[in-house]
Amino acid sequence: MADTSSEAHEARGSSKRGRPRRGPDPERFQDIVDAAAKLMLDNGYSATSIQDIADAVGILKGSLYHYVRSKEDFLYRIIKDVYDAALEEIVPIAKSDRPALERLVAFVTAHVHFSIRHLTGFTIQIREFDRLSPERREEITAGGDVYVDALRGILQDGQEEGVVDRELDVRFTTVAILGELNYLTRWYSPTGPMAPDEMAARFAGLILGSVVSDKAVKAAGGLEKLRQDLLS
Amino acid sequence: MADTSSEAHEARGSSKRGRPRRGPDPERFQDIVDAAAKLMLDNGYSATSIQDIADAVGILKGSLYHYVRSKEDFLYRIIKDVYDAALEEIVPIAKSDRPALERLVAFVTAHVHFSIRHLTGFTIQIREFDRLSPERREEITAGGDVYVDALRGILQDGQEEGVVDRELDVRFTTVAILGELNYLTRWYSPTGPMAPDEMAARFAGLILGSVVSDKAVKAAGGLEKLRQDLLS
Amino acid sequence: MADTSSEAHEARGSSKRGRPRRGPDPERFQDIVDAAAKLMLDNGYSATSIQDIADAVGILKGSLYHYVRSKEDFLYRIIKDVYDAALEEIVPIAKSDRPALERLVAFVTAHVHFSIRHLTGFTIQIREFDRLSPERREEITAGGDVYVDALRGILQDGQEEGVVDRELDVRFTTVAILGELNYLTRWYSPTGPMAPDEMAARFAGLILGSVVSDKAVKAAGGLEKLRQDLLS
Amino acid sequence: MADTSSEAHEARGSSKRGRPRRGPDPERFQDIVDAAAKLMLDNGYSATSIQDIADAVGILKGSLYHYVRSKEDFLYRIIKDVYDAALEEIVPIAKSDRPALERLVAFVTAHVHFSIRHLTGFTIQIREFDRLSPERREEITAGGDVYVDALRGILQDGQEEGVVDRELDVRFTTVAILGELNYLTRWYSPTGPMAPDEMAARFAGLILGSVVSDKAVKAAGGLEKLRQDLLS
DNA sequence: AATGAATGAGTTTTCATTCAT
DNA sequence: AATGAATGAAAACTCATTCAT
Repeated sequence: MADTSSEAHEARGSSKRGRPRRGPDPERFQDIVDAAAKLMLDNGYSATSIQDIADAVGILKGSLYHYVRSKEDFLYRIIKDVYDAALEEIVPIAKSDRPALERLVAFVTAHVHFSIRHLTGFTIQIREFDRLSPERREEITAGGDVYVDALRGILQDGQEEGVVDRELDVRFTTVAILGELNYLTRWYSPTGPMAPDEMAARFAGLILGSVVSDKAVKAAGGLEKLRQDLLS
Repeated sequence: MADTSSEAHEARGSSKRGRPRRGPDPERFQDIVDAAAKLMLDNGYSATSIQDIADAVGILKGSLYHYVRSKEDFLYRIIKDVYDAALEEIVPIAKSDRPALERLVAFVTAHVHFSIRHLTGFTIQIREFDRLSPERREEITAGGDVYVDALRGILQDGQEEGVVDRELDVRFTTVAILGELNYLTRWYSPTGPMAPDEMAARFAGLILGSVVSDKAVKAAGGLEKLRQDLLS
Repeated sequence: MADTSSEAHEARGSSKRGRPRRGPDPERFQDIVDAAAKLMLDNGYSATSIQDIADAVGILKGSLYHYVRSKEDFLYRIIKDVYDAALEEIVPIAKSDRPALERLVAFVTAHVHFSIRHLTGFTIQIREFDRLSPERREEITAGGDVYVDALRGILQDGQEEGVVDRELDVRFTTVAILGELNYLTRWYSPTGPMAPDEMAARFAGLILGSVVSDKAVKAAGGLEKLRQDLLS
Repeated sequence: MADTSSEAHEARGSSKRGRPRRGPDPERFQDIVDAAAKLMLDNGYSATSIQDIADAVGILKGSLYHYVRSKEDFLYRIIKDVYDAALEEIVPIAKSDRPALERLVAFVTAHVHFSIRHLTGFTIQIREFDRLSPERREEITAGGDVYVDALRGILQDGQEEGVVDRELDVRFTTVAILGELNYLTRWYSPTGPMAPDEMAARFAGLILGSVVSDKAVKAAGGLEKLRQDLLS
């Protein structure tokens, strides 16, 4: 439930009452947030000033406080949006009732595509989450760390199904895999040589190899076969 | 050759002949750098002020300029030291003449141990490298990205030996693996439940599974066997 | 064309169409610049702090950066204004088509009156020009040193007319005369005993004596006569 | 009268008692003062730091306080030396018993040569005198402004002799001439095209023309003749 | 919705000076 | 004579924020 419209000054007559819209124009606000996100992506949150953001959108810095109550609000909005979108897009995939390895591939694929599609916000989320106030951090991760939970669930199910190596430490493997995926934000460039589809498949291939059980490998007739089967 | 002692204020003016013109006490400087590193680890480079550092070592902020010409010098010193140490410790391992998979395991193991032993500096290097000036970034990475080169070399050799899957895109796999390893800086805690040795072995296990060829798996009698063989 | 109104913070970002994006109030800015000039006149540029200026106008030092991007901007503005005004007031006089000695007297008179009327700015220009950045120095003197060129032109014309001593080294004489005039900024006081008109006449008298040819002296019937003729 | 040796820490056993010399080496001190003077010439007193001076002589800034008690001491020493030297070299010339115009030429010539020979110190004296503390300013100019007094005396004598225009305001003319001469410090370069001798003669020629009486001109048979007579 | 002036607390950096060794 | 550590005050500049218009 990406709640993109409810931000921006909860005070002021909201549109609920049907009166002609009051308060900041949400589209304009989104433009400003996008500009802020771009700057924070390039220079980091601390090194991005309110002045920078105002310059980027062509208004005076004082005017930004029509849309926002503090600089942190920008960060919150950026992170919240991307987090909510991820909840919506990725978590359901991990919770389907298909076999674990299929869900693993689907999860990795969705994650990679999501990261690339929301590259700016996703990168900021990963890099600057700690700059949020404790309250907001808490609020966002209220439901637990959903990525971690989702992936861990898949791996556990896989162990029960016998397709994931039972020697694995699931907790550890989960963070290792998520690290591998998230680190994409450090090196990915949209102008790079590899298409998102291929990249997702290659990630899935590596990760499959990392976790599959001997039994699953044999059943498929080798690792290559297993990859072919699952990466269609 | 980590040249950790030659930092700290090139002597000003001419240093006539062999008189002992020592410059700032290197041990004191190292203490200050360590304090700075701790703060930057906790709060990030931008959010760490010269005042914070001065407070941490118990002197006035102006006095820090006895050791350093700018705040960036601290960051440079922290990163340069850890970078040089890594060059010394890790790169040679990648260049030995043992079989590729052994070198892969050795590289991963060394990398994990190094990351943990130099956790503060290594984390800062990864997180704040871009805050360095372009000139210093260039200077540090003058010899190319040595981690990347080292790991890529191992994978390429492995493909030639037939023990690494020939379908792998080596370039991609290299950054994926390094991401997996480097992301440790985001979640590792020395008080966590897993000992460094085990962690290194588990990383190596995951990575082996990601890259081995079917042929190598069969030769070893399955993935589990192969892991056992290589992880002593 | 003294473009005194276009200073003060080029508007940031885009100024969409014809909306009145005014930037800082030019009159307020001028007041601040005047206060800064007064301080720099008394204490010199280097010894005048942003704090001093802020105190003089009764705001906080940080607030000055609403009008200016650096302390040097104040100096630039002061010097640029007086330089432009001089261009407008003095140079045309040197370029009229009257006889050379008349133009010489007119130039000297105009210069003296100008110096006195713009005493603060003119003094700062002379004393602190070198504190400007190379780029700004260059920008201001882009059209050559107009005072020097103007006076040299008069002397050369005078030599051709035969009213200025042909033995004179025009280049040298030009700087000598300008030095004599500019040095006024070192000793002139508005509360002194001599009125600007008299001072201008006396300067002109001295300078005439310095440069006239024997021929011109004889034609006028002596130096005193010549001075009387030209200083009306 | 140039009391160049009595500076540098009046405390400490002076050489008066015949004991092996104690206290700072005066030659070394002079080298340091020279270095300081060069820097202040280039960058101005305020913009020259103790650090700059220390760098220039290759010692640490703290060590300068062996020679000096404050930064102002450097300025004082530079100005005092040049002032004393001027007293010794120039004043006697103005006080000889030769005819006024000869003394005028001699004064101007001596002044120009002096300015050039002591260019650094003389320039600093003119430009930075006001940076000295009131006490030191007073101390230096205790005997009145000797240049002014000397030149004014010459002009007054000339008026009495009838060789200097009686219409002149002597006070004004004195500062005007001194301005003309002193401004040399603003444009003179030792690598310029004109030799000091010629420059002195040309200055004297201009100044003669400025002040001579009609009577003296006629007696000499014209300005040119008069100049030739006096400039040998 | 936005401006433009200002605040107040902060930032990094500079600098003259002191002093134990 | 000189070092090297440190001081303490001030410098220029930044920046998030407020607010009357």
